[in-house]
Amino acid sequence: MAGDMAFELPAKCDRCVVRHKAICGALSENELKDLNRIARQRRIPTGQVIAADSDIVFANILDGVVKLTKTLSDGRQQIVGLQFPPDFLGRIYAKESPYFAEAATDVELCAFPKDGFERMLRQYPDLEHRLFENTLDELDSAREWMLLLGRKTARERVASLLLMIARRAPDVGCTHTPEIRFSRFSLPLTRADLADYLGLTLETVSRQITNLKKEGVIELVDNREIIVPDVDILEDVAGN
Amino acid sequence: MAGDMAFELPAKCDRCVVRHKAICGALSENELKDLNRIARQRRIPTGQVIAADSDIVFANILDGVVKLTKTLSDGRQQIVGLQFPPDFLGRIYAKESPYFAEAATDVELCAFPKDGFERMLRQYPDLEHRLFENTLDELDSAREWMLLLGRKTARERVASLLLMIARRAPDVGCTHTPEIRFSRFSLPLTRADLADYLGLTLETVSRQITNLKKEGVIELVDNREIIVPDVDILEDVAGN
DNA sequence: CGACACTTTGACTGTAGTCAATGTAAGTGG
DNA sequence: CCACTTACATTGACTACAGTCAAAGTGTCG
Repeated sequence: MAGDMAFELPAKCDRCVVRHKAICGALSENELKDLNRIARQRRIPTGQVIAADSDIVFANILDGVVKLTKTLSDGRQQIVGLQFPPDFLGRIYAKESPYFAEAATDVELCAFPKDGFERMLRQYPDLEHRLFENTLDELDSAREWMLLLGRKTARERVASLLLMIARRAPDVGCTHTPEIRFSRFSLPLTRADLADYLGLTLETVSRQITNLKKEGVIELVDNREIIVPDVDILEDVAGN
Repeated sequence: MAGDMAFELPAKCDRCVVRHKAICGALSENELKDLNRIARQRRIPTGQVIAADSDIVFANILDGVVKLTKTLSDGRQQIVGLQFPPDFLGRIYAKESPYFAEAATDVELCAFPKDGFERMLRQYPDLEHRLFENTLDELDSAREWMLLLGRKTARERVASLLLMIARRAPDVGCTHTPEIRFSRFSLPLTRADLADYLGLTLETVSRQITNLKKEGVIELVDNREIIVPDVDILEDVAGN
């Protein structure tokens, strides 16, 4: 369904930007060659659905941001995961994905067919182990977010999200030196997406961003580009 | 720290109630004997902390319910996971647990020391694989709960939780035949715990339970014992 | 320029939170 | 046996935070 709009190219591991950080890092030269044989590079434009319930896609994210969403029957939506390079995308060992994956920005993937990939998983225990560790980290993040959704105020939520993106998004265009407590980055999400991730409405998100700006906690270059003069202060606002 | 208050007995796999459903089901006779050598049965009374940040505990839950909680510095608390038999407890491959595990009821565990257990994981890939599948399911549940915390009303949250317990708690004293749409079970949680799991206050939980009772969606035998005359109706109320 | 997508701002509303009192049941000790 | 305590739950009155509905603002693209 998504195939006709997406470019497909054979994967080139030797030039891959996430070669050592992605799950591929668990493989030897020969094993990698094996994986490479079934890999295809794909470009997905902003807003396009990557994995509907029917066709599961497994892929490394090379560039861009992917949102995982769940929706109630009346349309209320919640983003349940945000994925950045070099994250692995896809619900393995399941008949159908329990959520939608959608490109939040233009996305570049290194995609694998379901069958071939799951076969390789059983063949190379190190690969499965790496993916297991990934999954454990994702579970920790999800539970961290449950605390935010269940207990934090709108103000704290917005601050927490900005902080999270400042930390995770360096690979998608963020400047952040851990010593100097300053950060500048570009939000990969619209206000509506921020709201869907934070369990708020877009109006509330907008108001909170305006407040943080007025107080000098953040500066806005434009709607997407954000400067955090002092990350410590943002951390205070975020709660924890 | 918890040791002095908890009974410890050698594990008896042949009499184990969760022998085939727990992760042990992935092991052969001989492998199981290996695991058995390092296993100790432990009883934990209601309210006692099982794993603080320092001492990680790995265990199968044999009986009772364990809650995983996260807390903000000012005391706001969120339950980020509820575990029933035969769930596996513990954050493997981590220096310290990112959350507290606490006995929501009296709990019986089959516990393993960290080092010995992680060694066995590397030795028996099937064991790790089983645990991996567990973790994937937990991640799905966590994300399901994110949708609840971010988007559902108080009424829908309470209904969803009752439904979840009706489904998951058969091993801790629930009667539920899938054909007949009737269910009776005992809540393993206080109102305060329900609130901490649902991201609400205990007053709001109490009011919603009262409303559901008044409408005949549920009946209360006592504060803990609940009858659902028609699970379909409860499902409607839960949203989705 | 006008159209469109996204964002901000304003006025008002409503759901769930807060604070406080009351209710209920089990357990203790005189 | 009954007062008393303790823990947990319910109910009520009031409040506040975020949601809703509506309008106006901003920037980009054709």
